[in-house]
Amino acid sequence: MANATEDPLAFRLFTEIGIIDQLSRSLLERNLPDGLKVSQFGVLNHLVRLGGEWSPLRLARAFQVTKGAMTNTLQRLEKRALVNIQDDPSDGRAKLVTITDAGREMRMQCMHGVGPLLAGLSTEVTAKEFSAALPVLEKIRKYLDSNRS
Amino acid sequence: MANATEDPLAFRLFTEIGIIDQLSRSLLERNLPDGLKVSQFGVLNHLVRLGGEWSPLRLARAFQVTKGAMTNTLQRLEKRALVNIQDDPSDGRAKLVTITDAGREMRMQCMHGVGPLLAGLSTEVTAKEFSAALPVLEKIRKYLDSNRS
DNA sequence: CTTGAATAGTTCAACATTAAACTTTATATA
DNA sequence: TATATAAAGTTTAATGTTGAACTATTCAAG
Repeated sequence: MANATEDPLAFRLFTEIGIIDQLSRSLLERNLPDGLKVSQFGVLNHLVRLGGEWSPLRLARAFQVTKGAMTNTLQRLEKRALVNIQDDPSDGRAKLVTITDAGREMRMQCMHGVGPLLAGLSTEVTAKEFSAALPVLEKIRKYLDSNRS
Repeated sequence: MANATEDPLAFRLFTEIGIIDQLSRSLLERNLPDGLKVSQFGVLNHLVRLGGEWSPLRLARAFQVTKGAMTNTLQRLEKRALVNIQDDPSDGRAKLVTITDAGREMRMQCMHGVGPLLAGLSTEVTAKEFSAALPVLEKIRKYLDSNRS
């Protein structure tokens, strides 16, 4: 939206968030290697950062996405051998997802592609400013998450 | 993502933004009357707030979506008689979009549906906090917008 | 045990968005 | 004026997401 100083603060904030999400996703995606999608990179990054075995459902919840969407993402990652999917030995309904060495390597390449973008941004927006915004966003996210009805 | 305090600030911020965008859109959409989509409500709200005649291209740019997406949204709004689309008399290539009385009425209903959500949020997050986050988000949005490459 | 409800995951149709090709009209340059 | 280039809008195919239906498995209550 253009100029909207007469809108409620919350409304303006959601508008900004919507635009930032759209711009950052498309910018990121264009700098990702080999046609990798943001959703796929997200999963790789998640598995590298937090490590261990994750069920598709846990991943879906972590990314606030439906089970079907996560099935799709994981199938594409598995086709590229970037993740490993096996049956959960302790629960016949569940599966366990782990990242492969190729997945780790791909995630590294992604980070290299993203680096310059973050660097450019950090010359414009200071760490102090990020720190001012983050707690508010976390609060909003938690409120929305608990009111998902 | 779950807990990621070891990530760069910018990264965490984009993660929060992505989740907030997803949660707020689906929450909003479920409280919109008659199956209206967020994109459609956005256009109605925009036309009410800023008034006047808008070309599809200007609207597309205001919402950071492609021309094709805006064509789709406007066609659906026009089918419901919520907007009026006419040829621009001063430019044979262009069109002019205005909101109808039915559109204004529909937007009012949307606002009534959204009101309780915003009210609930404002008991959790103060105006002061919103005001702390907004300028940072605007700065980030402007940076991304100017680096759309 | 047996049975009924809940859970994990997949599949499918509907839909919004994107990118690219295309049509039509403006505009600038020669 | 003629021609080439740019711009506004539409259309199309491809894609990712959702929500609902569905299968298979687990868990709990009797």
